[in-house]
Parts: sequence; C-alpha cells; structure tokens
Amino acid sequence: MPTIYTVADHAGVSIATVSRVDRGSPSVADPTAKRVRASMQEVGYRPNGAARALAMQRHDAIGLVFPHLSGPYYSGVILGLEAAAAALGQAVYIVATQGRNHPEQLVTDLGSRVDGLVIAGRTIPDEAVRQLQRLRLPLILLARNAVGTADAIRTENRRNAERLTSHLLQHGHRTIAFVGDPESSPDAMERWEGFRAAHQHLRRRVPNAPVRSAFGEAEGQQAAREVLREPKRPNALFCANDEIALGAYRAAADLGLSIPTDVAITGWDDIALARLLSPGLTTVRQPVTEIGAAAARLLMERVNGSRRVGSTTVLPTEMTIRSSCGCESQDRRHPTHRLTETDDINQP
Amino acid sequence: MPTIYTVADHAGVSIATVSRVDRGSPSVADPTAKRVRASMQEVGYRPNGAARALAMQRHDAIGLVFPHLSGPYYSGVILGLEAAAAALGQAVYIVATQGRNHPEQLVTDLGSRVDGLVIAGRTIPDEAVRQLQRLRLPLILLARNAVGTADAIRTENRRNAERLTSHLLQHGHRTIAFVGDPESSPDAMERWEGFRAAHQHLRRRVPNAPVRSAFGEAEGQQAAREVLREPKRPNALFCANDEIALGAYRAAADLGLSIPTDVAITGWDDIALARLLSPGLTTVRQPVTEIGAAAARLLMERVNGSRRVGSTTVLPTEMTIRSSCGCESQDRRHPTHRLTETDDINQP
DNA sequence: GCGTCCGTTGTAAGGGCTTACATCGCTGCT
DNA sequence: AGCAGCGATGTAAGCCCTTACAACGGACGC
Repeated sequence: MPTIYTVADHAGVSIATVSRVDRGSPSVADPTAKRVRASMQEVGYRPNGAARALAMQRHDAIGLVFPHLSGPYYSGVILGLEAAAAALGQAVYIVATQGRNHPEQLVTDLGSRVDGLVIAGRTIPDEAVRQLQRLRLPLILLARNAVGTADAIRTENRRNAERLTSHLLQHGHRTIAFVGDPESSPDAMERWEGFRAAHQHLRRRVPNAPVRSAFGEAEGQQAAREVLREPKRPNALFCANDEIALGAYRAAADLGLSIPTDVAITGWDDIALARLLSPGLTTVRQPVTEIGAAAARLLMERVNGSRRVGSTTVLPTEMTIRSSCGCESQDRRHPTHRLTETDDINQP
Repeated sequence: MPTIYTVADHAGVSIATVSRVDRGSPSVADPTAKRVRASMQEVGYRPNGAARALAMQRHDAIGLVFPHLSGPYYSGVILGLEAAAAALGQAVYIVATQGRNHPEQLVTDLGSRVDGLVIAGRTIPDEAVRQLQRLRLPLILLARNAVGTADAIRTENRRNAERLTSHLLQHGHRTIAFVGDPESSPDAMERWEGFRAAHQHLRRRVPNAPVRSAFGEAEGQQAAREVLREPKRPNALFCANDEIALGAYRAAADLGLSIPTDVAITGWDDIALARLLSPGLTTVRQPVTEIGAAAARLLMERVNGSRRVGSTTVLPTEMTIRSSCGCESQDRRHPTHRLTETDDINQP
C-alpha cells in the first residue's frame, strides 16, 4: 500500500511536504503542490487515518450508542447527530446494544476509538457509565438522567403532559387513564407526574395508579383492551407513547368504540403514523434531530475542554393537537420553551 | 493520559506484557495478568485504537454511506449491518450524504479510516466509486448497479413486480397505471419492466409510459390525482413505492373514490404504515436487515481477501397481499427465492 | 549434575503520520 | 558586496501500540 513515503519518492519531495499538501497547508509552493497531488493520484495514495489520529492525538470521531433503531426516534437522532458532527469535522461511529450480550464491553471498545461518546437511553447501566467516566472519556447522556459529571440531554415531559391532560379534562373527559409504565424511564415518569399534576391543578381526583403497559403496540392493545372493558371505562386514554396509542386504537376498534366520541386517545412522540391515523392522533412531538445535533455540539465542547461541569439540557416538545382528543382542528402545534439547567451552582 | 507505559510502570512489568494482557494472550502467567489488570483499572487506562490500528495495519472498521435516514429502509439496513459487523469484530462508521455539498470528499475521508465501505443508492456518482476503487478500497454497493469490480447487493424487483401486476390483472382490473419514475433508479426500472412483462405474458396491451412521479407522498398524491381525474381513469395504480401509494390513497380520498372498489392500489417496500392503512396496502417487502447483514459479510470477505471478483447478490422480496388490491385476505406472504449471480464466468 | 525444553517476560523494531526546528536559496536593502 | 529576512522545503522526533525474537529460569530426563 502506498504511503506518504511512496508519494514523496514519486514526486521527488520529502514526506513533510506530502503531508503538508494533504493537510492543505498554505506554505507549499503551488507547482510543488500540483506535482505532489499528481503523484498521490498516480500511486493511488490513501491516507492512513489511524496514523494521523496517532500523530494528532485525536480521533476526530465520536461514538453513538443506542439501544435499537426502530421507530423514527433514533433515526432522527442519528441524522441530527451525524449532520452536526460532520459540520464539526467529526466522524461518527454507531453501535446498537439491542440484544447484545456484553454491551459494556462493546461500548468500552468503542471508547478506544473516539474522543467522546453519546449514550442513549437504556443501553448500558449507570455503573458502566461511571466506569467510562473514570477513563476520562467525555460523555453525553440522551433521554437519561445525569450520571456523575456527564452532560444529559432530555426533552420536556412534565409540562406538556400536564397541558395535554388539562386539554383532555377541558374537553369534558371526566376520567382519564394513563397507559404506560412510569418506572420504565425517567421520561415516562415525568409524563406520569405531569398527568397527575394536571388533575391536581384542576381539582380533580388524582389518579394513583397507571394502567401498566410496556412500550409497544401489542402491549398497548392488550392493556387498553382490558381497561376499556371495565364496567366504568375511562373517557380517555393518555398513552405514554404513540405505539401504545396505536394499540389503543386497535383495542377501541375491536370493542366497537369510536374515537374520540366513546374514548379519546393521546400519544407521545408524533411518529409518522400519528398524522395518518384516522382520526389523527393528538400527541407530543420531540425535536429528534435537534437532540442529536445538540448532543454532538455539547460533546465537542467537552472534548475541546471548553466545558467542564455537568449540565442538563432540556429541549422543548410540541403538543400537536389533531382529532383523537376530541378536537376538530388540524395539526396545531404548541411548543414549550427551551430550558438549560446547569448543575454547577458556581456557573455564571 | 495513561498509556501502556504508565500501566507497565505501575505493575512493574514491560509494555509487551501489558499489551498481551489487554489482547487476552494466553501466554501470561495468571498472577501477572491480575496485577496488570488491577493497574489498568487504577491508572484509568484506555487503549488507543489508532495506535493499535496502526500497529496491526487494520482498522477493524467499516463505513456505511447512505443518502438519508427517513423511512424504515435505511434503519433496517443499518441495524442489520451493525449487528453483522459487530459479530465480525468490526466497528461501523456512518455518513449521510443528504444535502451535503461535497459527498465525494466526505466519503474519501471516511475511506482513510476503514478497511472497506458500503455505499448505498444515490449517494456519490459512479465516477467517485471508481476513484475509490483505484485506492484499492473494498467496496459493496447497495441498491445500485455494479461498478468495476465492486460487489453489488440488490433486491429482487422484476419477478415480484410481474407477479403483483398479474395479480392485479387477474383481479379483473383492466387498466393499470404505473406511478413512479423508472429512470430514477435501477430498482424502479426493474419494477417497471416487470410491470410491462406481466401485461405481455397475459397478452394485454403493454403500457408504454409510466405516470411519472418522484418517490414521495406529496408527489404521489399529485400524480395520482391527475391520472384518476382523467375521463378513462385506470382501475388500479401500481405505485413504485409505498410513499407514492400513500399519496395515491389521499388522492383517492380527495376524489371520493374508494379503495379497492373504485381503484386498487399497490405499493413497494412494506413500510410500517402499509399494514395500518385501511384498507391494508398490498405491497412488496424488502429484507432490509438481511441487506445490511449481507453487505457486512460480503465486505469482510473482500477485506480478508478471500474473494476477488465482482458479484451481484439479489436478495428475495416478498409479495405481501392485503386488501388494497381487491383481496379480502390478511397478510399473505409470497417470497421469491434467493439468487446469487457471479459476474466472473470462470468462477466454479 | 548437566543439558534441554518450555513457559514467561523483556527488548526493540516497526507501523504512517504531524510538526517543531533546521536549512537553504533568494530578494531586497544598506 | 554583504547580510537580514523570508518563503519553501527537509530532518527527525514522537504519537502508542503489536509482535518477532531474545533471554531467562526452573523442571525434567538421563
């Protein structure tokens, strides 16, 4: 394989000059640069990124660790992250932990090839995250609570859950069931809390237990079916995500209930499908590409050492009203504002 | 940052021993290995992948170049590729070219960090692919015709397009319009050819022009609307992908036509939505994760030098009958067989 | 008791690049 | 004419690993 030495010989210059041409250094005379580029082409020179990274003491690469890739959530995150990373001159590694036996091992290995890591949701345990921090690896946590000094990026849940719930209550839906599992993630927990807060503020009886369901269409259908069969069935279902809501749509159809007349339904995420269901699903949209982009930018700040303390960035979500809540209206968006909280109280 | 030297000092051994422990070489005495591991932990040693890659003359990484990430197609491919690559001990880089100014540059840069590249569909021009080959970079082409000696992975189009068309004709739909743009990709062209072949075999008048439409919902809606408004509107629309079909659903709704009674509609891809539309969309499923997995495996064969000649692997697709074609039935699958063609006639 | 062999560890030579510093040849000024 | 200064190029050290080969010491066989 040709190296800079091959090129240098071929062009009759030193390897330093070849390197300079390759890096685009301005201090190479024009004719020389031309000759070197011609030689590169001729010998089929492909730079060795490993050697460069070694010499530069930088990988110029970041890693993204995510659980799986179904649904629009991670696609959007990856897209946003990749674009932002490319703009910053960083390459992107990805690794999915789904159904892998030793995710920690996988992630640690990745850690040897990157300048920093973005770790999403339920991939590796907190202890593994701490271990990574001990190796002084800059880390960004996505949809997950802060661990140690790593930065976290979250999206707003509580406020919009509360608004969405109030919206349902104001539609006249008297009893609303929360379908999902608050324990399964901090996001789910916050939605549950917002759901309860709305009841409290409007002086309704505060529900004290959710209708437990895992985050999947089948599970949602099952859970919704059961609750909708009860003698005093709820007037509305606040589903913890769109997939559960989709299951709820099916359950309603199975039971001959029409949406939103017999039962109103809301979701969370605004998957592509939400708009296309009939009636359109009222839900809350997450700024998925922004999450990825913010992660890349924040991570690079860490890598470049300009930031040191842990922060939590909360990106706004958008309540997206369609018809499944009882509204006639089309796609009304209701964003929250962007919040950034820094843990370090000494920060200016 | 601690290196093997730091660890070696700390554990009172030589760097060779540290390296051996890290690589899991069996020829290290047990107590020594334990001591070294403890030291690694204590000093917070993180191996330097670049240095390793340089010494080993291998990156143990492959790159995936794709246009964008919308829809389930690329998610599936990435997932399959990542899983297969991880099983082979390879890390995965991804780069999206969508709306990037100099995709060639991006891809060439990536080429310096990997042992091989998987290049999907419409990302970089054939000339750029050839340039990469000149650099002796192993390449796999996805959903794209073979270039030079690179391997290509395709999915079956013609046969299932023909079967699907015959199916529509046998339903009694007399005139069928092909909605899409055959010129836009080899896949689209093959679907168009299969569509025509079915007419020919059943001795129907062979359509000589498609209803041109780009591959998007809005474009499909527009195109379908126009053709469905014509005085002699077709009985069925053979849409080149599911997004176009989705647009066609909307156009039909706009015009008050019911599916499949007034107009039958079929798609291609079997996106998540296809099953959930009503009526369910009859379409053709692509084995997306298998595409990714096959790409990773084929690429590694190339990298390891066990294969040299270019081949084209054609993965089977599955005709998936729902109701939009006129059937009552639920999700019947009709796979084709797997085909592998090798270009080199000297191959055994 | 000595030589052999084997298991364990160390020494040192790369692997391909970047870049600080040295060198060289001119230009242009005094 | 001589020299400072500058632009262009070269020299060589260093980035952190892997691994061929050497060295060492103890067990074992004769």
